[in-house]
Amino acid sequence: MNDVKAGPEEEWVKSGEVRISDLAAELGLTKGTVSRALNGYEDISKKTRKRVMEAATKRGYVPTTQARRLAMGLTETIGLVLPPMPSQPVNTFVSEFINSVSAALHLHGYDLLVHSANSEESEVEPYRRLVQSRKVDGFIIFRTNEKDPRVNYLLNEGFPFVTHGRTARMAEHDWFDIDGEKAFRDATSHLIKLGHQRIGFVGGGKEFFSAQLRLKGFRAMLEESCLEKVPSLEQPGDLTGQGGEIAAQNLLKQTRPPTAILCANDATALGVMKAARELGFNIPEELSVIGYDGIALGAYIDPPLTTLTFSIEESGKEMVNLLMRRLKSPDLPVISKLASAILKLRGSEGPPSSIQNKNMENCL
Amino acid sequence: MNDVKAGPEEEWVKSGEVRISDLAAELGLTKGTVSRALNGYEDISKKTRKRVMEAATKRGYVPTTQARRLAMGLTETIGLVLPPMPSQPVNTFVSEFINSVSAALHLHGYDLLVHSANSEESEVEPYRRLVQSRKVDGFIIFRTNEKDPRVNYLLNEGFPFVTHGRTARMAEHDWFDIDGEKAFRDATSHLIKLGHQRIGFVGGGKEFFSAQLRLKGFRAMLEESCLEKVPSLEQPGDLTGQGGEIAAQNLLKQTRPPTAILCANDATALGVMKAARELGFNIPEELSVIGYDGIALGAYIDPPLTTLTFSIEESGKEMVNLLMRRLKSPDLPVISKLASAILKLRGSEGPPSSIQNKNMENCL
DNA sequence: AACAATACCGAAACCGGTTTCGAAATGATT
DNA sequence: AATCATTTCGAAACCGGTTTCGGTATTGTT
Repeated sequence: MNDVKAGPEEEWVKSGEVRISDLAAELGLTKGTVSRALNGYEDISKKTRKRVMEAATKRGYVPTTQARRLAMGLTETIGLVLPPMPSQPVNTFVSEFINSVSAALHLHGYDLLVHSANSEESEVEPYRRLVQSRKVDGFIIFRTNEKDPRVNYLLNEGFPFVTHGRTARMAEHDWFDIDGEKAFRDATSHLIKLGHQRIGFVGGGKEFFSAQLRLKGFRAMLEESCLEKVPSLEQPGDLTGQGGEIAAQNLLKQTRPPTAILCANDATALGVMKAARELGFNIPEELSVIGYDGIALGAYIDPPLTTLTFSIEESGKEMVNLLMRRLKSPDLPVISKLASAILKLRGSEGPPSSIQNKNMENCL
Repeated sequence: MNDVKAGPEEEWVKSGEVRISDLAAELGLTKGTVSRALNGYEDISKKTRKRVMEAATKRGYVPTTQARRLAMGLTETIGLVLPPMPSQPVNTFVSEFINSVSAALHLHGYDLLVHSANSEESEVEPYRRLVQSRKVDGFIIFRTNEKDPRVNYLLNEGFPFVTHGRTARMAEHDWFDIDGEKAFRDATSHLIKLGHQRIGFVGGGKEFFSAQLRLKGFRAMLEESCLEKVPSLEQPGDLTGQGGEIAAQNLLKQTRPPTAILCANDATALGVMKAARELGFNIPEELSVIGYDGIALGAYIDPPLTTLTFSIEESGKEMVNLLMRRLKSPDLPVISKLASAILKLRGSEGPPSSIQNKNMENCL
């Protein structure tokens, strides 16, 4: 199998070693003619087109991407900058997302350039570099903040991009998002129907717009159900397991601890469950816990984590669609797409041990 | 902040809009001279070099990557093809790995092109496309199989690459790997020292070389400790949670079930723990479980999963180093690097409930 | 059969850089 | 001051494609 090295005098032709000029010379044509023949121009006779095509496939000619792109003035590449990772990344969103985005881009003939953010420099620096060196035609941005410097920069430059998540300037750019507000209304409603009256919430940092929207949904459903809003039951978090642990301790050590806790994401929920176990709370009998993200691992813990889940693959596809549309017609009005999360019941929630029916009738 | 749009007559100069020819014209020089001035050629006077540099920074000139690369005949891009994802990915290896590889590449001025594998076509097809279209200078390959078509293809082409994991042809290519054999010797030894005599093993598919090496380490330590090898205690798996569940059922329903189970990865271990719970086994009192991968979530389950862990960041860095070396000097002999995993004790293992001391003295 | 229209292809410019080569300008040497 | 070596830069080719333009060769029209 290793005799591919061929003899010393006859050089082995590796794939991609034939240039368009070689083809042209071999066929007695010029580069231009060959190029037009291969690209379906109308001013080439059937006969020579056939000749060219055959020679091309026979010799295994594939145009050099760099050259073609330079000539055509485009990069056919989309940039995706990974946000600095928490020391202990806990969910698989990123890899699934990259996978789906990459696949969708490929259908359009685009490549995906993945860049990592250096935590020592400004958040926009990677974007600036990629824009200035003209390495990409557009960006896929995820994990947006309400005031997002990346968004500001790209809007200023007039450079195409789509975000996963909303921002304060969402009216100015295309975006895709999951309706976290509705998701948390649903989850809260579910808990209330189970009989819960004191429900805790562990959020994310203020900078995460999405986490704020989840909190909003939670509050809205509480109000709608005539449950009083208890400030001490709303704990800040940081979307990590550790943050969840701390928040849970704050919640569960209160004199009247909640009978259920909603968490802004699954990592937080895992931290909450850990802290609850350590404080002697049985889940779900004494404490219901619901997360958000739908991480696969949640199905394997005890009890399996009830969570709000959505299709990452759909997210990637939709975002690519939005971006491709933007690249084709830069002047179209901005559009957005809101997908919904569904509540996946797995067992970490249930009715409270003592169902309190106080003043539910006051409502309405 | 939005007045950047500027007046209608004076066109706003966005970043990256100035070409080398613009600079040259402005300075009364030729493209060639400007290029050499910027690239530190010796045949440029201090004076004009300074003039050029200043004009460049002032005008914000950044060379167009595509053009530079075409002229220099290189892509400065490394390809990474994501293997088709299992429906429910459970670990964060991929995203961490991509992050670390990307960061390391960036230090060398290289970009990372991430491509997703279309499960309908051949495994090597993406590689072939990337090679033929000359989009990348080399590849980072991970999750190798013993007989790996990707490796075969690239070796045939003489195209540079490094693998994460060994292959049947590891003598012919650079590779980086974790010493899974030693890792499982360690883990097995740890269990034996705790008093376990019947230890189960749940592996991965035969195609995963690494899983085979882990099995090898397990067997070696059993033999070294004079424990008999019980075929029924070695169960095949598929590196997923479901596979772990099935394997655990096969193990625990035996008349003499093992008192400990070693798993080829953490996903498998989670499945094993789930099945064990459902069959009424307490962990770690009645059953010890150890995984491999060190996923962060393992710390949040009950009991926290003891696992073999290694530095993904180091893996990425080392692989990039190997690949850069190869690109610089293609004819150097192949080298490899073996890193070690460490046993992270978190609580899912302990002494067996009934310590059997039968014939330990026969050994030696 | 003469002429216009059309089909087909070659020539050349271009994309935005890099690099080689040679010539002019400068400086050093005797 | 003439000669030679250096410094410094311009000119042009090149990387590998694409695209415009114009000129033949062919066909169609009357």
